[in-house]
Amino acid sequence: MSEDCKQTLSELVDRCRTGGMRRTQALESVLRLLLESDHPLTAGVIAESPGLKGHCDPATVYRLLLRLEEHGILRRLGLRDRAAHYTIRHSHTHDDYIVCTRCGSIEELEMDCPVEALEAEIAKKSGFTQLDHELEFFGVCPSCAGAEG
Amino acid sequence: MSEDCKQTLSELVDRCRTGGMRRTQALESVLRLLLESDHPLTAGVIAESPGLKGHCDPATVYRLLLRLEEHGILRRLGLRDRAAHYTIRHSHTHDDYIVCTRCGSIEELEMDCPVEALEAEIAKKSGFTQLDHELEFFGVCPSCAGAEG
DNA sequence: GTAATTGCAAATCATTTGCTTCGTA
DNA sequence: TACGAAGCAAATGATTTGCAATTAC
Repeated sequence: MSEDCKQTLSELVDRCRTGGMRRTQALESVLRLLLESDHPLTAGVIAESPGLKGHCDPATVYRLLLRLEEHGILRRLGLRDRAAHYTIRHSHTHDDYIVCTRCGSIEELEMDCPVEALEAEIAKKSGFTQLDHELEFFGVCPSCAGAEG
Repeated sequence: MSEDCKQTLSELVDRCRTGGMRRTQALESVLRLLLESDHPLTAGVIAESPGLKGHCDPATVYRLLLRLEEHGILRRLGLRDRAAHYTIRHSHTHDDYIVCTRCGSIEELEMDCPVEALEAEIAKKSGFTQLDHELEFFGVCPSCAGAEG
């Protein structure tokens, strides 16, 4: 893990601590895993990862993810999948994704989110508060398109 | 059900028939229900509806929804919920939604989707084909905000 | 020491599947 | 009549929960 990442990890753990959470092995492992991943991960994948598997009960992973989401550390995404996906919530902005409907691969989109600017307007029109949004693209990735024509 | 709705229902059934599906009671009930609803419905809700409950096995509803999605008649949405939501797929455009994170109410947004125009660009950049997308807003609805402050 | 956290097992919830029977084309 | 569709029950997969045993602070 990069120095930069370590830095962020300890910052995240500090935020958890401030929020009243305890510093446990599982907490650090889950956060490290999500920091190192370039796309959202499911609870199942996290629980099966080398860092957690065998050291931590799956139920603990689910509870941890839930708590981290409530504390605003993580963002939960649907991604049209039955299993929820989690990713670190960055304060400044959020990410949008493109998902392959054949192989399920997930890529983060490198673009300014085109919807960010609309939120205030939507909030005003709808009367909703604490607005947030999720934008995902679905399609067939080049590799899958090549494999099947 | 309005005349307009009946019209659309028979059109939809025709499209199903053309696609090789048979005209069954369950098919019509599911389509009618979705046509009359102003927001996406889950398989569970559909199976429990007066028109279907007791007349049709839940497994049939699941299979039917799956088939209808494959035939392009329905669109499946995640809506950050554990259960999948289904809505009629309109040819011309699609809808975006705003969901209350407290009470779960779902409203269709009355606006031109701001992302539609980006799809071609995203396709080009990413190399993905058959692009499609899902945009959802989440927040606290006026009623829930009022109830709790 | 105390409250937060974990492990383990059992319970739920949403969905899928196997297989036989039924009904539409 | 034949093949798609439905019914029923059992299997999956994801997640949640109860409760006693731990552990961080």
